[in-house]
Amino acid sequence: MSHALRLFAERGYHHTQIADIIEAAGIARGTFYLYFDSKRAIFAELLDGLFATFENTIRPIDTTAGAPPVGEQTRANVVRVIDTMVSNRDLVRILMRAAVGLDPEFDGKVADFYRKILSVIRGSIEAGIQMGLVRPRDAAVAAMIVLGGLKEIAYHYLVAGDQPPSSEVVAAEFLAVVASGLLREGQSDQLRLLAGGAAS
Amino acid sequence: MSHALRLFAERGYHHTQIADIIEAAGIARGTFYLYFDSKRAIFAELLDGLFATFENTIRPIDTTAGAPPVGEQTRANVVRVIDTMVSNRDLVRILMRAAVGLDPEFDGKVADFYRKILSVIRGSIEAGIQMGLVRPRDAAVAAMIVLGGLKEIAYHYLVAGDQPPSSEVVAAEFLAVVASGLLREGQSDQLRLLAGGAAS
Amino acid sequence: MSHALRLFAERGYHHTQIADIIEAAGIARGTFYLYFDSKRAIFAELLDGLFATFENTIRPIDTTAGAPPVGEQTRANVVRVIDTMVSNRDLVRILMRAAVGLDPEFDGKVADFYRKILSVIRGSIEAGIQMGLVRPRDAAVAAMIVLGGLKEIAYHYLVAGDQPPSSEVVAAEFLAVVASGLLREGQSDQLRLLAGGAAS
Amino acid sequence: MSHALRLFAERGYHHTQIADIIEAAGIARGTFYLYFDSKRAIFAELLDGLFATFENTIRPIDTTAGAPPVGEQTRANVVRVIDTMVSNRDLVRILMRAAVGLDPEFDGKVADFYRKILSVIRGSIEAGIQMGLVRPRDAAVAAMIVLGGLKEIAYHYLVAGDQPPSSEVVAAEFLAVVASGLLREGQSDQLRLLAGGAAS
DNA sequence: AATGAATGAGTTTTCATTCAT
DNA sequence: TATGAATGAAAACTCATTCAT
Repeated sequence: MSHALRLFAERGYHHTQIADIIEAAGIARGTFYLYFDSKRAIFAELLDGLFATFENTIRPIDTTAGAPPVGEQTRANVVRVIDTMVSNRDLVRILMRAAVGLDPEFDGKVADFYRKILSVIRGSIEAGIQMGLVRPRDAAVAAMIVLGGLKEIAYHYLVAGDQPPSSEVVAAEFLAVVASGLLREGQSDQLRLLAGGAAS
Repeated sequence: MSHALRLFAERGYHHTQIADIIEAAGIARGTFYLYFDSKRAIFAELLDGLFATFENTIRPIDTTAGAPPVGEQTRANVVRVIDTMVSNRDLVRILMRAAVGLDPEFDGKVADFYRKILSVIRGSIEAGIQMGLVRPRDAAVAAMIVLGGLKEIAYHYLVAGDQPPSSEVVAAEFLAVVASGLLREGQSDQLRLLAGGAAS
Repeated sequence: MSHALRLFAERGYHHTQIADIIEAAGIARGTFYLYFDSKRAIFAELLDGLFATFENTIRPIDTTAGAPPVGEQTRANVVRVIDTMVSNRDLVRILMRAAVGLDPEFDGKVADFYRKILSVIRGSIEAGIQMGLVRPRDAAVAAMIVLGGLKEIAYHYLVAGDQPPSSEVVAAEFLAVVASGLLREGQSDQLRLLAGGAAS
Repeated sequence: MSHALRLFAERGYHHTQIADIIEAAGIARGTFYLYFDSKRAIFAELLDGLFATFENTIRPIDTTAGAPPVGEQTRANVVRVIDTMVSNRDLVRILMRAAVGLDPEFDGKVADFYRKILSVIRGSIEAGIQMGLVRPRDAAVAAMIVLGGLKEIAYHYLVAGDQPPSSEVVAAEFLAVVASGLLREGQSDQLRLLAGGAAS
């Protein structure tokens, strides 16, 4: 029910009442329970839909011969994800706000979802390492930075309501930072310090 | 009340009842309301404490002459933040789970907190750019990636319960990725593709 | 509807839902209401059927000349009643459990049914008294003991699920106790005490 | 709660709402749930009280030397039971109407209660048989007739609302029928027929 | 300062019944 | 004659908050 999606996104799980949903949908109480077992059930169903939407958006990097260049595929992924989020703000709001901290079951579902996405990103990074494109780093941590960076950007521009620059600019900046890092080339002194001055 | 902190962290806001808190604290209902106006109030108080703890942990990079090297300061910041989070899991859980999606007021408080932190990070990056240490990038987006990456790492290792490697390793990996990026040097072809194949 | 009978007997009135009945009968909701006005209505109809079944089972003692001996008629009545109950457990369960305590109207119907039966029994006893076969006792109370005894036996063996001896044994024991009482002959001392020690 | 007892007795379990109980008791909803877990719970508590009341009313026949005569003890039991019932009509109504056919758990509790009472009566009858006071009959069936007769009398005079004669008269009639039976002495022909004409 | 019994507004869920097709 | 999607009144239960002691 799209009305439920909108309401949950706007008000959160607990502040959305069945009464609100059925009023928005223009149906009767009984009708609601004809299609959904409970408030939890409709939210779970909604959530599963959102998970599926995102999982379809992210495609593992294809490294077989003849596939498009890896950089191209990566960029396409990022653009697709950002497009999906931009055109489905409610979806992002539910995933990042309404579905968080509800109870162990929902938290588990959300955690599983992020784990799945992380494993795709990690897989791509590991492939990149093997191909010699990516520096040999801990792929799990790197994947978390990629995912977390994207989530934080989405949160501020789509949920917290900060003024959003264009999607392309954001995507380009994001990729640039992730690809080349923040440090300017030739700053090996600072690098050493970052890596733990005492140790070196 | 430390009992409240623990309970909110364990069960979330809505699943923690006043009854649980007073039972854990061994006080009477009335006594609770003697010290706190409401459930919201104690949670807000708790939250403000958490914000303060973290804000003390992050120190703006000091660029005046005679200050420790910038890389050193940055590393110290990251290590301090990670240490604080590791030794206060409940605090992280509340911030990342219990305090999310409660209602506009709490969401606003949390958003303000992150904005504050973001502005510190952004300020440091901008300083780095001016000093010629950091590549000239959109500092706001870069700051989000830094913050988001850290949050995601905290979420998986401290909230979702994935098995955490040692803090030092995580800190080192985090800094390395953020500093130098993922892409190996000399991969300018891929870089161009990442920046938007069509455009080039 | 035989399915309704079974369900009401198994689960009671309130725990049997229209949904259960139509599912068991393999018909649609609307079809049910085509044949029965309401849940009450089908239950009332069922109940009337049960009353009729039992009323046909009990035949007033025929005292006209040429009729079978009174003892024979009485025994036949008891055997018929027990046989009917044994071969229609659902019917007994509804009468003794599902139809009890529903509301004033149903309670009234059930009470009327038992009053009718009582009046037949009482009539037989009064006839027996007039014929000199039966001791001159309060026929109303005596009839209640006969009916109540039979009901209690039915309750334990057919409703509560206690292990039942054979029908014949039960019938014989029942008739023996009702006919000759519990006290052995010649125990006039105890009889006097039973009748009220103070008075003698 | 005496108000609950009255209401359950008057209207039955399902027609008594929590709203009725709290209104009658002059308390708030929350107060009710402070003392009782649920509607079931208060009814179960009430029921257990009623069971205890009756169990205290019936005393097993004492057959040790020096005890009052058995007939006297029996009569005292019957009088006590009838007195209890007469002075607590609500109690009888709940036991015989409101608590019947609610669900398997309550039905089981009621059945257990009656089984307990039956076993006391059966024990007394068996003792009487051994002492030579009572005819050697199936004590279980005899006990059911005693209990059932009493229940039916109670039902008609206290629940169904038929005009009640005095307690003493009812008690005397009841004991007389149970003690000496209905058949007049010397009606051995009829007795034979009752026992099964075909067989003899 | 501390207590805890009492409160009642607020919400979910159930299920007999209807009626357009 | 049959269907089954839609209805909405009704009722149990929760829990943050109050206030007299």
